[in-house]
Amino acid sequence: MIEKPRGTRDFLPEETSRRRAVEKKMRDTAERWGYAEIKTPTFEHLELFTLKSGEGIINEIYAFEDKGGRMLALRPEITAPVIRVYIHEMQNRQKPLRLYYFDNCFRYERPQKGRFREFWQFGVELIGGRRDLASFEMIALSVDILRAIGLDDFDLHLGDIFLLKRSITRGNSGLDEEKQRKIFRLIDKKDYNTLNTFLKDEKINGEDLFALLDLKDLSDLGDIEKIFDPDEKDEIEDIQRVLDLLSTYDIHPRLDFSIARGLDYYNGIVFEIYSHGLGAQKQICGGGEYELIELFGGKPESTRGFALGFDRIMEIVKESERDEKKILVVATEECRKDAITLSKELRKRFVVETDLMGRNLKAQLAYANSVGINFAVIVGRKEIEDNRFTLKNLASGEQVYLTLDELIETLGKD
RNA sequence: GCCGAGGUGGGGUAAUGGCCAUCCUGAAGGACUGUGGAUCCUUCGAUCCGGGUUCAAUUCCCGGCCUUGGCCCCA
Repeated sequence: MIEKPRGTRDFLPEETSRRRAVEKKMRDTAERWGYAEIKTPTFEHLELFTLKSGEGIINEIYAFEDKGGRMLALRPEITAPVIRVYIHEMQNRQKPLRLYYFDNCFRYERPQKGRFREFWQFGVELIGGRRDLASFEMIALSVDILRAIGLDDFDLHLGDIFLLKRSITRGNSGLDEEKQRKIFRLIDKKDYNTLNTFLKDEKINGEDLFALLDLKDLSDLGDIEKIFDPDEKDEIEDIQRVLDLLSTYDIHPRLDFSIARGLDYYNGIVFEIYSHGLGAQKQICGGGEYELIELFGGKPESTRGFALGFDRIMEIVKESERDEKKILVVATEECRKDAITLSKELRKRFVVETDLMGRNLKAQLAYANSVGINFAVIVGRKEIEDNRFTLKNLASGEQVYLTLDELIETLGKD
């Protein structure tokens, strides 16, 4: 027996149906905000991803050489491909550009709860837009999507990488990139003890940084101004405006300047959403403002986006299987052809099955019952002679004797 | 990459160094050739893979694969 590869999953019809239902709600919500779907290739040049995230990530990428000697990679994420497309084909479009995607991604990692080697991301990229308005829209849309699929129990954290960076560069001129990166990593891990020791050893002034990390609530906003006064007035006002706009959607993020999001190209407002009950992998959404376009050689443009971890969301989202009315046309042996003719008619409007097993009437009904068919339409000699059909409601057991038109009308109700 | 737990029919399980590997469920058929869910009967179907120990391994040992909880990482 050949097994499926490590970290991949098969989705049986029931689960696939659940996933589709949730996917559809996400798409509908994004589209209602004016976002249009974009599709990019499943594999790309490896360089696209190393350029964005550094050589170090090759270990966690499904990378391979093709027969022409090209280094390729199964996409580990979709932001970089979207930005690539933007630079090649959409730079001259009118802004803002509202794009969304839903596709599978691949990472060569140790699978665990909520983490697979093939996984799905629903994401959005917003290119252009004034910083405060655009950041508001990103956060509001991500929350709107989660609410649309019935999720309410999550924590939204809002941070600002620009202020975070400034808090350590302001009082420490000439701080090299490597140290800065190490500081960021410790912040992201919330390992403040090690951070404190490191700063002392390196004689780095961490006063502003720790003051910033201490801030938790909206009411602390005034304190930010004290820390940076008056240098970063614009950025602080942006945060204030974003929070104010978010209140129209009844969204009240927690300030959390420990969001470092690891990477250099983030700058400005960032956010993460965490859910409960997912063990170590509790983050279901991450996003913010980033500067990738220049890195890829395009004209600078304000950009931001977010990605939702679809598989993690499916672990916590409540059942939402849609229930379409299903019909089995049940026939006696001599009337099978008539049953098929009737099915052809009914399929114009309904989900209709016919017996393929050569079962007798009783067994056909037993089958219908066990697979959750809602209605049986019985076709036998009597029906053909009368030019009528027997409609049986399998839930109630009620039976009625109807003409074709009446049958369609009855089935079409509710 | 590291630490821990685990792997028996399609799903859920029991047991065992040797005898037809247990039970539930499921599926197919029948009792019942124009009416489902109940009951009874028949049938189908499993010890993850490889090596070792042994007269004999599903059982004990080693390795691999996969799953799972966590660490690292997390674009």
